[in-house]
Amino acid sequence: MTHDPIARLRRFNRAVTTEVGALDHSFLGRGRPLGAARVLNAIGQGFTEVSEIRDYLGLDSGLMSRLLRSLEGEGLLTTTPDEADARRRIARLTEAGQAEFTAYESLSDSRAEALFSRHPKPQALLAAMDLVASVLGRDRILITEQDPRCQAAVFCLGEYYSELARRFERGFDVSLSCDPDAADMIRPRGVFLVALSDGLPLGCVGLKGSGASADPMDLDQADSPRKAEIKRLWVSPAARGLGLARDLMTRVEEIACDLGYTHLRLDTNSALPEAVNLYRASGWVEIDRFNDDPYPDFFFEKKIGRSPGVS
Amino acid sequence: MTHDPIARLRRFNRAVTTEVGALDHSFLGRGRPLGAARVLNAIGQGFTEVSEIRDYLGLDSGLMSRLLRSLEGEGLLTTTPDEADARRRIARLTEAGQAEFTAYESLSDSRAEALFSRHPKPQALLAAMDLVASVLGRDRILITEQDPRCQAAVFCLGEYYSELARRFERGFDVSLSCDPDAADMIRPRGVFLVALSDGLPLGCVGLKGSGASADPMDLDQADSPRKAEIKRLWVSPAARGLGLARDLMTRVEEIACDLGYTHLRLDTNSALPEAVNLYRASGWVEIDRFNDDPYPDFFFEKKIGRSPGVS
DNA sequence: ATTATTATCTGACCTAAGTCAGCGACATGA
DNA sequence: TCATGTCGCTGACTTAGGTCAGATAATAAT
Repeated sequence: MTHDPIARLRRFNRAVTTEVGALDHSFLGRGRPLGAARVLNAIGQGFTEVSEIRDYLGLDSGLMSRLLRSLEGEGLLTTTPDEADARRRIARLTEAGQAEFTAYESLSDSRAEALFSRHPKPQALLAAMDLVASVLGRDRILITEQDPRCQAAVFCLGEYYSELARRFERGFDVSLSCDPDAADMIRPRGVFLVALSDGLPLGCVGLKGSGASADPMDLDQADSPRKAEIKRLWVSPAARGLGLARDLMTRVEEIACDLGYTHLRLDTNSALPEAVNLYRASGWVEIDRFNDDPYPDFFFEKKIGRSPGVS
Repeated sequence: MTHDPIARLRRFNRAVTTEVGALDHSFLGRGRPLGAARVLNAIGQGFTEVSEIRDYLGLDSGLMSRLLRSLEGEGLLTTTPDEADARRRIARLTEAGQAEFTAYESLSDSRAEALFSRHPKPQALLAAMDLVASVLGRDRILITEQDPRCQAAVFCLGEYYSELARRFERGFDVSLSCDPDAADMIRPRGVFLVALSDGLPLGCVGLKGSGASADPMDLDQADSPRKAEIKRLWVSPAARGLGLARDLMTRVEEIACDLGYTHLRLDTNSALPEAVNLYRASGWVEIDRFNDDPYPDFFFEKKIGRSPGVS
């Protein structure tokens, strides 16, 4: 059934190296060395401080200085001292520079279109690329705090709901479920985490504060356990098996602890066995039903914080 | 359902560029510039003629010469004039060179293992990589003539049979079907084509000569139509939709023509609609059953050659 | 046999990329 | 205010990679 995996990986590397080489060459297509094109691109993306760009591209300060000078000589950008700290310099694209940047962008867009147009199932190709990119880029996945109403969060939640609709025999309708209020998943009451891989959302999890305020100021006077709920744990199919769900849970539990919560609860469904196994494996204990949401059939709790012995 | 495809492609490019960069760096890890390492690698892979290597790596003749000299200076290879054509030079690894080559290989193998080990479904990852590599490497797919008993051919046929077993309701058992004799698919009676992408077999097709000899010498005295059969057209799932089947058919028909055949026939099955559509779209005409093989239920013929009007 | 072609080699040259030490302007904490 | 550190700039240098015009020798074509 299988051919040698190593040979297949080599073939992949070769195909991709050639493509990347062609990509580099297309950068050169506008008569500018790669380094200068990369700097132009970074500034076009929104980087402004010289030291940030240097960091992002991994360039030596001397080299960076020369590249900036050459672009400045072409009239593509201007540099001005930072107002707050006159040692730092701010680089901004001129109109010509902006035009040049968009020229590069449209060049790369048309490459992308050409690639997709030569395949009968662009969706399948994209899914395969997502999978590969997730594995290769595992170490560069960032877990960020986001407003649950922002674009990335809404994207994740949409994917989450449509996955539930596929998995549950009876389907899934958000309006029938307890949809947490966005304000409950924003500090200081809660938090909403999104895992980003080079800007693409790959997973999320929410911490929903209970009705009562969870202001950290209350920490000292806390006699009764402070309760919060974990909601909306989702990982993109492309990124499954990389331990991302565990990372999300670890982070959200840490934040819950910082926010002063001691008791966490969550509801889930036996149609999501990966999630159930993860909860079981990471210290969650099954408890009785604690709400009347029609969808969940599994309920868990976990006590967190520095003194987990207190019941 | 979808996020911006361009953003996803960018993410893929970024992930892959980083990986390729790391790969380049791992090449550099043995204190040798990338160019020299690539030459060493090419020779280790089996390339011997200098001009072939230059072609394969896309190097200038002057640069190539210098790289060879530097590797020779390190004692990693020797060059000798080609016996048949003393202008050409043959490069061969010394023992030290062979050792160095295997060191690079095991370095890249361990990278591969690390990559696969961090994913729970290496098969799915490999399939995704195959798909991406096939699309990116479409232009580098070579259609080669092979002995139908060679490793690549046997691999293709195995995949072909197991695909038939999946597709046919009653399954598929080669021993019940007319399995063509290998000798019938070798020149001058026939041919067997394998499509290779950087060494990985992605598709095949056979031309099976009829019982009577099809020696080109008979061309002039040919009164009766010379018949041959197309067999075993298969394309890897990773490479479907790229027009590879059409390329294979075009090539095999050309070769059939060169071998002096004027009438081609084939049998197929309605469970393989892509194939049936391809035949219909490229000039094949449905005919009556011409054998008693239990599996096919569709039969086609096509007249080829410079004078297709003769019936 | 003469001519054209091909494969490789050599020397001269170029660019991109990167490293390093030191300089000047500025910022900051004691 | 003064020592110390930071940021960006400059000049000098190195390496890798690549181009180009012959030179040389062998081969193929006429």
